Amino acid sequence: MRNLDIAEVAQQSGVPASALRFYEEKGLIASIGRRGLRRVFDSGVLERLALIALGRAAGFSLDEIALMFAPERRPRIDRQMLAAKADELDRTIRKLSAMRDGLRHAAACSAPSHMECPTFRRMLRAAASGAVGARRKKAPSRQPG
Amino acid sequence: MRNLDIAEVAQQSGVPASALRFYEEKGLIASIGRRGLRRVFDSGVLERLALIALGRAAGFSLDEIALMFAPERRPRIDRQMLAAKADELDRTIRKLSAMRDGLRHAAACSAPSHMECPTFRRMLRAAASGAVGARRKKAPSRQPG
DNA sequence: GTGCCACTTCAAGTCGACTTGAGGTCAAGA
DNA sequence: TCTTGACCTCAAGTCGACTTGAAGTGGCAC
Repeated sequence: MRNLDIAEVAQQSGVPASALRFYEEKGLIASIGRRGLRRVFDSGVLERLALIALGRAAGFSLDEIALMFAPERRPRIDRQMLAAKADELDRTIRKLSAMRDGLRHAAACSAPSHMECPTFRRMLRAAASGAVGARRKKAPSRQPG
Repeated sequence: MRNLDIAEVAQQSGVPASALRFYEEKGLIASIGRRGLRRVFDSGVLERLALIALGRAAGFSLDEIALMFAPERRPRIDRQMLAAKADELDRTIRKLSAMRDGLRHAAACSAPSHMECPTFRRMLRAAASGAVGARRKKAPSRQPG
């Protein structure tokens, strides 16, 4: 494992230095020391950042991700939480699949407005059953680079 | 189609009146008039709200959803946009599926910390390939009701 | 030894999607 | 007629995840 300063981590991960500092403050990553003022990281931080990005893409908050990194406390609750999250993801995936199919159809069909296409609306209606009051978590919205 | 006042719409859709006003302001829904001060909606608004909720769950912003409701302008770009969105959803779905599988495994496996389970990490690594600098849109986070 | 400047800290700002609060209005019941 | 209270408007606040700006610091090239 090489040591990397914050600029190298930022460059190799695509995560801005400001975000790296923020993650450190939140306890999601840890620097292994300083070189003068500058944070120095173990290169293992890159994998951790990839995992964080993935978790965020899956809709977890930073606090939830921090919990997953935490070394085995609350054993039962933790596992239940994980299973519950998996179930939630399953429901999300089903909705997203329906939405994707609806979009594909809308892109190909010729109704004057997409919402006027009966096929599109039927698909959405199916997907939306019970979804009106739905709650979901956020995923990041960042430009690459 | 019955007419509903804002309180009835809120109650039947699960969307708070404040959010309904906000959506109207944004042009996502429209009231068909007033009864005194009170907004009156056509009951068709309920389907529209379901569609909006679904779009949000799929990661679209309110502005993007408004575009989808818009009556057929920019014909080609619009359809390209839809197809692009569908592709983006596909990528998202793949990531989410990997994440879900990873979580299911982690919930069942006995590594001291989930991030130390090799299976979990392999799954995540596969899913994360090229995902570090990824960008995604937000979905709502609301309690039902 | 002295400048440079990428880094540092800390506070404040931003963005989307709403919510909340203050102060106002009006249809309906007593 | 008067009161009630759910609705109204408009401005400001909230939340998560960062970003931005101002002011400071210190390793390294010269």
